[in-house]
Amino acid sequence: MTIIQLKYAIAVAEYKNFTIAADKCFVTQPTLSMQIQKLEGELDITIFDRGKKPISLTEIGEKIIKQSKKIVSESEKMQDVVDKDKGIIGGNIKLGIVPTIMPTLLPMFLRELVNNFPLLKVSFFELPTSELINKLKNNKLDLIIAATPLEDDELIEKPIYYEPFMAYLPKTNENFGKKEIVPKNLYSNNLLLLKDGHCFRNSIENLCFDCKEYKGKFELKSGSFETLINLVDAGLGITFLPYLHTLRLNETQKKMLHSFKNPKPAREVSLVYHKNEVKIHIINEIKDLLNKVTNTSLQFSDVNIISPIKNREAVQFN
Amino acid sequence: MTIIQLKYAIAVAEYKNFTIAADKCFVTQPTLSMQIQKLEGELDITIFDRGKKPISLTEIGEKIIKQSKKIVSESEKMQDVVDKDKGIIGGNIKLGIVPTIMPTLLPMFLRELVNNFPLLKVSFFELPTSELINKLKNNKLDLIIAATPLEDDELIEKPIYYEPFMAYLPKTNENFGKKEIVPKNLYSNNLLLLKDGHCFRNSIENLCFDCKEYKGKFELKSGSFETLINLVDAGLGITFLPYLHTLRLNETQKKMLHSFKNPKPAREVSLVYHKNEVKIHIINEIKDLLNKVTNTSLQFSDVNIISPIKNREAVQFN
DNA sequence: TGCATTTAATAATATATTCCTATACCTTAT
DNA sequence: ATAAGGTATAGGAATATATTATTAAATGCA
Repeated sequence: MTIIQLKYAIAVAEYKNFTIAADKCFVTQPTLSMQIQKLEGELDITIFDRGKKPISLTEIGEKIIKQSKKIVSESEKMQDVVDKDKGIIGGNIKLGIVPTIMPTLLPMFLRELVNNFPLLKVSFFELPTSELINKLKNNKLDLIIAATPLEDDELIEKPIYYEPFMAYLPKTNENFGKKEIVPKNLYSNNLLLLKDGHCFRNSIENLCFDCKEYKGKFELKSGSFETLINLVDAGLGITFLPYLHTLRLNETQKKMLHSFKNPKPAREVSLVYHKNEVKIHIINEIKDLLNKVTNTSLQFSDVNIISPIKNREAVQFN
Repeated sequence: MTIIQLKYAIAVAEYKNFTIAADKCFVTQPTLSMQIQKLEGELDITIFDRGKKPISLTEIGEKIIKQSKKIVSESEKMQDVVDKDKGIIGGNIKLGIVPTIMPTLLPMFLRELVNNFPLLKVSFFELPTSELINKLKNNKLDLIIAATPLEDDELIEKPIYYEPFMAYLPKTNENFGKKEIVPKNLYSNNLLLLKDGHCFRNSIENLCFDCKEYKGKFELKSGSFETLINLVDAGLGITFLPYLHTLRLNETQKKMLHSFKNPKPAREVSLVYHKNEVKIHIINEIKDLLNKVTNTSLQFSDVNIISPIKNREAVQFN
């Protein structure tokens, strides 16, 4: 049994196809066939059902692949051990960020990231939470930034800040100009949300979870806050914005912002990585940098954390 | 980087000698030299200081070996995954037992072990706790049975029974015939103990930890309870015996046994294995078998667990 | 059913790696 | 200095791995 054989098997398990897997491993298909046969022979089991197409994993095959992933991820950590010892923060890091966090957070730390770690190459991926989690588990991403908690025991979450929700109301709204708004005040309004799939939409739905009045009044409209703001400006309803997105509104628009009464509804934004802890020393460096950046601008306590997962209750946090 | 290279490096780290390590790996010394050089080259570090003799690990080398052990133990678990799936309880298991537990416990479960798992080959090693722990950590043993707690966070302990201490007193003793003895009653006596290194001696010392009166009265004498009993019979002092050792005394000797008042001082006897959980499914089978065997004969509660480690306090257990 | 297409297994061959034997080189101790 | 103990290096044999070319099996559509 060799580490390479295990990598081959993992690739075949992922693509359910020897030819494609071989390509991804930069070898030819017969190489994979042979090595996987050797592995199966040595363990005296069959990992793949080749009888029908596409190929499927046998019951024991599932377990073998699971253990293979453990071995491979431990073996990949060897380089981390070396890099950490050398003090090198380098190599490639694939960082996924959800669309509602990317545009506001990235400008806050990108320059500092590049300056602090000149040897580090970071690739950014803007994707919805579900896809981020998937890629993180399949080792296609090293690290993600998303609204939490995600309730996934394969993943580790390190909160970096709490971002309150703000209500964006047109002048015609009955609550316009009020301070200390609570969500209930807004029940009778037409709530404009991002389209399905966005975690921020889930959060808002959870915030209004108990209010029957809202049911049926949601209008799914847009993939961007930009559009929602324009719709509100046109008097077609109200919307909620995450705090950071409100900082670049113009003066007129800022007058339409209304903050909630404490405990303010908020989302928890975290750095999330796989519990296999591959590249953990780099992840920790990025975490420290993010904490430094956000601590100076995002000091909120007494918030009500709204889950980004469908149909979850809020959790108080001080 | 291959698993074999890592095994070679682990062997050299263990024996601090390429030639010996090569022997243990069933290859020649140049093979080890070459493969370890390749490993060092690939990681671009040096693992071993070859400048002076005996060879020593570099600082980074220590970390590399630690990670190597993780990778190798994960890779060894692959066979466990297969065996477990096949329902095979087979192969070789190296089981270490401390001298004061071996003679009484082994007869209680050996027959059942052999009958239940005909494919399993068990090798038994009778050694003091410190050596057992060492061998367990170096993968020379799969499993040990010892008095616990051991307070070692690399190890997992699964208690299998609690064995009370009995006082063995000569007829001439002032407490002879009394029921409900407490340790303090025996302070003025000459206490006969197993020689240093036995965990049972440590336990007894911990039991009498707070009694200054005992200080200086310990006489280290023997490697076996047999001798201690004979010395007591000859009127040279008193001794303590673990409950199971009292079962085979003759009728005359049994009259000299005195049990302690509740909570009885007792030792906790556990199955202990490495937290890497190699061969865990076999370990679990043995654990179940041991629990079955001991549950019918060792039902004690309200005991005071005396630590087998020097200078530790007792812990109440109900 | 039959034929084209896709995809895995096999065979033959080339390449690369690993390991061994023999030997040179280095360190330590006397 | 020199012998003893132990590691590194060189060259060649044995293994293992990968490639190309080909065969065999399964799928899907006419």
